[in-house]
Amino acid sequence: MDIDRLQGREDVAELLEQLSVLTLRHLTDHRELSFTAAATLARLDRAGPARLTALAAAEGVTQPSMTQLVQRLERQGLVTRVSDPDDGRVALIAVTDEGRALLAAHKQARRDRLTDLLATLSEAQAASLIAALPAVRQLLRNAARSRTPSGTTS
Amino acid sequence: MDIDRLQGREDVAELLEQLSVLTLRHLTDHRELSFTAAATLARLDRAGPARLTALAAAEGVTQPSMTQLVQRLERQGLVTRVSDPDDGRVALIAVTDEGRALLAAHKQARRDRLTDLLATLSEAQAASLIAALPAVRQLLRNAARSRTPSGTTS
DNA sequence: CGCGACAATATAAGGCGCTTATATAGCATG
DNA sequence: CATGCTATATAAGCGCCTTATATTGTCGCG
Repeated sequence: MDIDRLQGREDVAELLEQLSVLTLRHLTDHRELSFTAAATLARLDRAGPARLTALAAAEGVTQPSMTQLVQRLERQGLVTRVSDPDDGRVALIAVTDEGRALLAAHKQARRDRLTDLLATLSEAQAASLIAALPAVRQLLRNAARSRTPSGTTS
Repeated sequence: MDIDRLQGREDVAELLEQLSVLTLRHLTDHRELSFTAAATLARLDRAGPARLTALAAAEGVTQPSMTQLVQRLERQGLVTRVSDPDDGRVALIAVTDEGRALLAAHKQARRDRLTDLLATLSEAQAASLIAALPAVRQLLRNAARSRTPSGTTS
């Protein structure tokens, strides 16, 4: 324990990448939903409809990329575009029921595989992971805040 | 704290994906090195030269994908191909000094950004993250083992 | 020694996902 | 109502992945 704590901060970045690779490559199904597609749908699901440029900024891609992605998602029936009556330029994107269903299935599949993996850990190790979750949540909040100087409320 | 522990396992998968998105999208520079490229270089760096098909299997991509990737990496001078004198068919891939340097720079950049993020956490939260590292390490080992029924040692 | 079977890698064709640069359409203001 | 700003779309191009197929080297066998 002490050894790990001493060199801990040094290794966090390295482990974080390997963990990300594991999650995205081996824990997630990419045949139906790409990286950005899944993240975008998840965002629409938890934060509600958003305009295209806001989505692009939130996901860290350019506006043309998001335009293309939305076009593909629309073709698949996972999102719909709603014209804003107040402003004819904006395209409000909303997730459809079909999109929500696919997202849920996706999430469930990942959770299942992760459950199998977590079962290989000892009780103490699993507990240490769970104990770290609040810190991870805080980390994600801080990261999101540091990227949005001014709030982009819908 | 208790609330988080109670619903902990339910949220692990969700947090893991958001963490991956954060790491790969906002903590990592993709201009010089792609996802698979970075993972492949890192593997070559820590495990030594490997044959193309073994690399493809380890990174979870098809053999043609790895062929293309190696060709691009070779063009950039990051890896070299060594013909195996014993078996003329195999192409052994090795990371070059230039590749190692780029990998180190990459790792350092990610570590720097992560350090900034970790600084926003309280001591207790950071400690809980560091305390979870051994479990993460074990998780990665178990995941790797579960994907390789028979050891593919070089 | 030459011939088929197999193993390792390469090539071809196609689609997604990303980029920069540029075009279009609606809004707002003088 | 012309100008400029904002929101989105289009164009062109490359990286990265896929499946299907071709090439090349090795090996065993008669």
